[in-house]
Amino acid sequence: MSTIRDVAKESGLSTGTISKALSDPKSVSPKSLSKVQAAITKLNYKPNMLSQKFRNKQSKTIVILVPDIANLFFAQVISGIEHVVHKHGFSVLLGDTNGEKQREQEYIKMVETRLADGLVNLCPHMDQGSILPLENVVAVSAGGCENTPYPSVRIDNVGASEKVVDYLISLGHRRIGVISGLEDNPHSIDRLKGYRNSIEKAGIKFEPELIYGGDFNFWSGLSASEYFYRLKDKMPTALFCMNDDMAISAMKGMLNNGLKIPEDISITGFDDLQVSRYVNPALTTISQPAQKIGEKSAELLLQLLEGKNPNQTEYVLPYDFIIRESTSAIK
Amino acid sequence: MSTIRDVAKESGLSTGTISKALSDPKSVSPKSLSKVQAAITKLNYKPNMLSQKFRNKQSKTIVILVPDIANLFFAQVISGIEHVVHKHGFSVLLGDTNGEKQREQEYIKMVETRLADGLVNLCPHMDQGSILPLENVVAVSAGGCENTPYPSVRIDNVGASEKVVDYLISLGHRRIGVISGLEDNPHSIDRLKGYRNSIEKAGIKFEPELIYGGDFNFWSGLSASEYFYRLKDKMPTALFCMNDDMAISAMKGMLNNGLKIPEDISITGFDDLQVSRYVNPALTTISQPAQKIGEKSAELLLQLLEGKNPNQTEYVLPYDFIIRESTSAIK
DNA sequence: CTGAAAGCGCTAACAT
DNA sequence: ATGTTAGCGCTTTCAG
Repeated sequence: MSTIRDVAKESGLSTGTISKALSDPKSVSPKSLSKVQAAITKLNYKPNMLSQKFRNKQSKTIVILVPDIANLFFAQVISGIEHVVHKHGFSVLLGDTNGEKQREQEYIKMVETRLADGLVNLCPHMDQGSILPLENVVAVSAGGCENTPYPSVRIDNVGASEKVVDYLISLGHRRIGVISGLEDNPHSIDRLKGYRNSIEKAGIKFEPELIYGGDFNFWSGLSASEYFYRLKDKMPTALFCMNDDMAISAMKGMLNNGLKIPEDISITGFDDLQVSRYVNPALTTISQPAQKIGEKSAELLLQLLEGKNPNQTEYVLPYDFIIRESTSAIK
Repeated sequence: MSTIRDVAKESGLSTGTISKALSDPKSVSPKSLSKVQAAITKLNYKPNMLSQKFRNKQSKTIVILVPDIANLFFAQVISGIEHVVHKHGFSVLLGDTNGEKQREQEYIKMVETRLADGLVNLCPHMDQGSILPLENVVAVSAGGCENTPYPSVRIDNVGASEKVVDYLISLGHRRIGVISGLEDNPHSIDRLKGYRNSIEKAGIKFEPELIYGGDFNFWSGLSASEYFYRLKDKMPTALFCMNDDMAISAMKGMLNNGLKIPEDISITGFDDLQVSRYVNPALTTISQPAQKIGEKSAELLLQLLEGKNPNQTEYVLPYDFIIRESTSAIK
């Protein structure tokens, strides 16, 4: 492997000149420049970026902390982040935490140890047990929840949930079940808050038996639908699901039990996965601008990294409420 | 930011000892060790990994080249890779190529410039226009196609496709449409080969009008279904779709046109996304062991990186053919 | 415009 | 067991 010194020797110039030729070509005479070119091609020289980054004290890398990369919503956010940081010459290190606190630690350590300059966190902030914010690590939260104690970009989960339930109520539903995410997950908390706001406004009593504790994964939608189906005459006429995965599988569960959607039960989701408009019936849901959330959070992080003080540190992006075929007025 | 030298000074030891204490604690006396500990905590010392990697000439990082991270299949493969390399102390750099050759180049350059030690490529190998294999960059292909000219792990796309179409034929179908991926995509080519093998065996004539050129995305399933629907009495009785996304949206398209699945038309997919068992009707499809493909390819790469010669360089993993509700015998 | 030389933070001989 | 020192490949003053 040839180094800059080899190129210097080969071209009869000094390492300093080679370095300049590479970083600022017009500060070097054309004649030297072509010599450098020739030497580089001859030796097939590739700069050692590890050395460069070390020397420059900048890794030009960020890490993305993500609970589970094989979740479409997160994957879309990541895609958004990747695209903007890449334009700025940054790379992204993937930090799949698998929900484990320890792995989260390890990835955060990457920025403490200079392997990355900053971090965007897709895991929603937990009140207790959250490590961030941390001195010396610049971080932003993407797609998180209310009251995240460091810069964040997200949608208004409470408001969105409220809107969905309002709509269900406007359709005449009074008995509205919920398929929740994990109980202590901030998204679950925010979205449940929206649900409660809405039914309260309508004078509907909150009934714990209408809340099924899921975990945001497909299978829990299925078991939730079993649970609700067994409620028989006390079965809700509508189901507010805290994400599309659970909504889609809940539909399947109800269908398997011979119910019709939306005739027998209305179902709503949250996220608007690409697939949600193609399922049958197409899902009524909240569309989170996942890609946009990623892009905005990346821009924010980049600003922070440049030492600029962004005028805002909490971006609440607009969402869409998309009414499709899985909801209808009560019979 | 404190350096190893500060720790040395603070503890009254030398940098060499600190270094050893960190990398091989038992080669240092307990007394010194505790001094080192004390100094580290006092100064809140964090080693500069950039320096370490530079010095050690190893980045302990791999890059994953992926056409589109917001595609569930790829996301699952990535998840598999991440988990195994992480266990070995490696990090992963995400290389979302967005299908652009130039970006692919840039990411490959990362290993040439020492930013990464190796690479796993999720973009299937193209005969022409493929840059890999490259001298000096150790790479493995994951989830690719036949005849990839460097180590690879994948399933037998041709055989799997053949199996699906065989099944359709066994159900009495003779007019079997195809929703293909991009024409020059290796997966399209392999899977079409399987289709042709199968119908040929059955003595069915190949009819170009039964092949619709999609692009692996949802919307093309929809437009494909329009195309086939307009064939009227020449409409196929079954549709072999080259991935689940297109199959799911093709189902939606047919449903929208008032057809029943599988009664009026059978539909099959490829990939077995998590969602595919929850759509209605549940999709008959090929299950690629995405996570496993990721894991195996990571292990392979790690071996290569250690200079070991793996006894195999082409792993063809088993797939499952999963018969669900979207297919039935012809009326 | 170009060259010489110092030094980034760490590790690995080598010496003690 | 510990200290000393050279040097990884690059950039950046500072002189010329």
